[in-house]
Amino acid sequence: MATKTAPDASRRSERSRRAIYDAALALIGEVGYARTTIEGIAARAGVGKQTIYRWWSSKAEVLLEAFVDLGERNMAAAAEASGVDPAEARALPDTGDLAADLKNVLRATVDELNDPGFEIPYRALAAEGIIDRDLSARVVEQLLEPGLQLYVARLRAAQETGELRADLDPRIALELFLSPIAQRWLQGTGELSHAYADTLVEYALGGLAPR
Amino acid sequence: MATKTAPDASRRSERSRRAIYDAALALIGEVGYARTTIEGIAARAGVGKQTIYRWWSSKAEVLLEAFVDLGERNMAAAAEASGVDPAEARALPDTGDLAADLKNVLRATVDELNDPGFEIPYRALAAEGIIDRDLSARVVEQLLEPGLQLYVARLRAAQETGELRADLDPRIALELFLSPIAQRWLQGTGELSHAYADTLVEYALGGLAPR
Amino acid sequence: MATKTAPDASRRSERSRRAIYDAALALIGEVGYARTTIEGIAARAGVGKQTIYRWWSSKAEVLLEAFVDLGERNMAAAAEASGVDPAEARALPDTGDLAADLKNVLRATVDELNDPGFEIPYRALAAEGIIDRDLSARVVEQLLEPGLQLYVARLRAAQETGELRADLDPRIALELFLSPIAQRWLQGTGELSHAYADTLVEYALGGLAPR
Amino acid sequence: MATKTAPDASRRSERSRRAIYDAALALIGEVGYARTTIEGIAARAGVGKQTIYRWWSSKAEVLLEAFVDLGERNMAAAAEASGVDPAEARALPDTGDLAADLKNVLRATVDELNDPGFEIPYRALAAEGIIDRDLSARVVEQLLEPGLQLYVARLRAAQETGELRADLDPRIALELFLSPIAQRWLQGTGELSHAYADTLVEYALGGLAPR
DNA sequence: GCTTAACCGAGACGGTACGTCCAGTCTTCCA
DNA sequence: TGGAAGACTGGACGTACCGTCTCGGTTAAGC
Repeated sequence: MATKTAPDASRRSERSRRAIYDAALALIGEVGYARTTIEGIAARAGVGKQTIYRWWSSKAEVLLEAFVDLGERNMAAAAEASGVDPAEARALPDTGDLAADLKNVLRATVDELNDPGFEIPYRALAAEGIIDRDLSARVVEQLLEPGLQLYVARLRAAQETGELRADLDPRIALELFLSPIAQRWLQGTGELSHAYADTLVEYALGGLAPR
Repeated sequence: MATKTAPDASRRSERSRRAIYDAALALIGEVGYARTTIEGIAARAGVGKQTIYRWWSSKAEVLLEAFVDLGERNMAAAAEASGVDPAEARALPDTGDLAADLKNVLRATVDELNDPGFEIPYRALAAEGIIDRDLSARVVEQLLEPGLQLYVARLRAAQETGELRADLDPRIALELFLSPIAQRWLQGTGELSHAYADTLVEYALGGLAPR
Repeated sequence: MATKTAPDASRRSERSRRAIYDAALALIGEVGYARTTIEGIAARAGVGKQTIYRWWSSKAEVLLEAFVDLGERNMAAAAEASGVDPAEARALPDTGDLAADLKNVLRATVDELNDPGFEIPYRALAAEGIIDRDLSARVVEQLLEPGLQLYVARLRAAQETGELRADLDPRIALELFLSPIAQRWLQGTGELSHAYADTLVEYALGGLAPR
Repeated sequence: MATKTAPDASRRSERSRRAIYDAALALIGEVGYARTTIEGIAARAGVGKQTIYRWWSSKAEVLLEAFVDLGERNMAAAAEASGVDPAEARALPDTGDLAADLKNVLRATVDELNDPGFEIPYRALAAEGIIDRDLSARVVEQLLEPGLQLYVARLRAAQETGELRADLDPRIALELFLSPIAQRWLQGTGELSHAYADTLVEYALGGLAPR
């Protein structure tokens, strides 16, 4: 039962990998995901098509890895610039005022989602993930989950200080203000503004029923 | 300088339209959206390719219309069976207990989303809509908006009875419990159960902060 | 047992066929048979690859047909120019002197075989035919056989006038002087000159044994 | 400015060479020449591709050498078995009856050409040789010429005994009966039987013209 | 009632990209 | 340093669809 003999990763060309990531992101930005082709990426990267097929199984996988790689490089660069420990740098602020902290972070998220450079590849990934469950799982795990964990940590801290009901499931709680933003961004069902983010935090923390 | 002389809709073949809808939905169910082709739909429907290109501009448009058509027929059938006025049949229940009513409807929504027959084409449409803003707008308008209006109406009623804070924007308020469900379904970030729906209603109505 | 539904020859594009023949012959002349590709022919002819695959099953088939077509056009042109009935124009001369007539024709054959324009595609066809028996049969039938029949006719006439032994099988007899020429041309085992052609005729007619 | 530094033949691996010959002949027999690849030969021989490229410049060269090697081994084995001096063992029989001797040898040749094991690689070589003049020269020189010399010798002997016209060029004379056989085999223009061989000898020796 | 314009099924066409296969080169590690 | 292994660039393969374009045939309006 020979499984096509997997390639030897230790001999992989780093130079080609980089070139493929760069070409993929560039092309997606220029012509969009649907019109970006494996052939085009290979040509732009100065690489044989087989080199792509050898290491990735689909266009979406290339994009995912390129995206993860980009994130890692950005993060490393940011950490270097600020001189702060990367792990800590990512943590959500904790000023003791949960509402203010959440609004701050959500406003930044909204800004990021509205950034065109970020938008095209991320949308493509999201679209592909909706149909390809495997890919979706990897996107969630590698791109989303780390961010969600930061929210969970902040919410738990708030539960300990009594700012938040102690019996809440933080995973579900954070969906009240995060999912609406994701939804609007994905489906374009409404504008994404700072005011909207603020409103969500208020509605979610205060509840919809009168007190 | 004639603009391509639009086809004469009055002479359109109803039989072909039906066959194309049926073929499209069947193929998408059988092989998935990506592997469904215009050519395949035409062959399956016993129709010339040009007949599709004449009336629709993309695969996604065909699917959208097929889907809308399917919904209309289902609804008509349901109305016929129940003997109730269709307009009224769709309205959300109003027992005076908002929480209970919302839970009821959300549970039904969760069940529908978990129905495999519904899932594949709807996912395809959602995925395509993420990239194609025009399509997305039509999906929202034709498939989603009518449902959302029912929620808005119910929430407004609750504001009048004092069950809900009067200063709320109902469009945003309903996102607190609807978006998390949409999100989980689209991205597979968590299970979709009745219990989850109930929890969302409780968190949203009661708020996350302690009273 | 549906056999892929053969294409409808009546709707075939004459313009494409011509362009493909021309491109094929041009490319083979320019870069040789081995480096001529279907893709290259299609590009040069301004034709989709599928149009080639639809009507021919291999590069060799294209070449064969292009070659036959070329022959037919040449012949038609020659007939037109000379104003003679084409059927007659091709017949071998019959001056009553068999040896002289054969030498004349063989010398012309030798000249033709030494013509570079003719050589490359014909060699390619011969080479392919050696391995592909089907192709070989078609080459023999469409390109060689008509010519051989002319020899057979001339030899039969000679048998009737007593210039040739009456008990000979003309098909075998003509091989004595034609095959050596073919052989030398194919395998390059010796020069192809008028003198050589003359010698063959003399040896074959007179026999190798002393009288 | 070193010219690519030719490999040091003295350090060449005999084991690899053998394995490559065996693999090449086996593959050509199994899948035919066109579908035999350098990569396939290397894999089958358990050899690196570079080892083939180092010592041969083309697939045809490998086959030619493998074929020559096979012939040499067969001949050595035959000589060993018969216990006769190899040089003599190959000479054409000379019973004093030229026609009978030639018929004998040609019949054996016909049988050999009809042997399927011999046919496939030899045909491949012939086909390649038609296009590749260099290869053709080597095939003629290494595989054909030795055999032809034996005929030349026999014909010269016949000239001395008066069985053959003294003024003949034996190289051309032998083509009268050998080329038709080669031709029929290569192009499949007719059957290759003992009777055909006999007829050729008779026609060639007696001549086509009546006495 | 007879033309005539349009839709229709069918499918050939010029193209683009697919995913695979090999050529021939280059690099690494082993004996 | 020859050889086994195999990753690399490059390019052709044969296939699948794209969206456009004829080609008869059928069908419904308008004369």
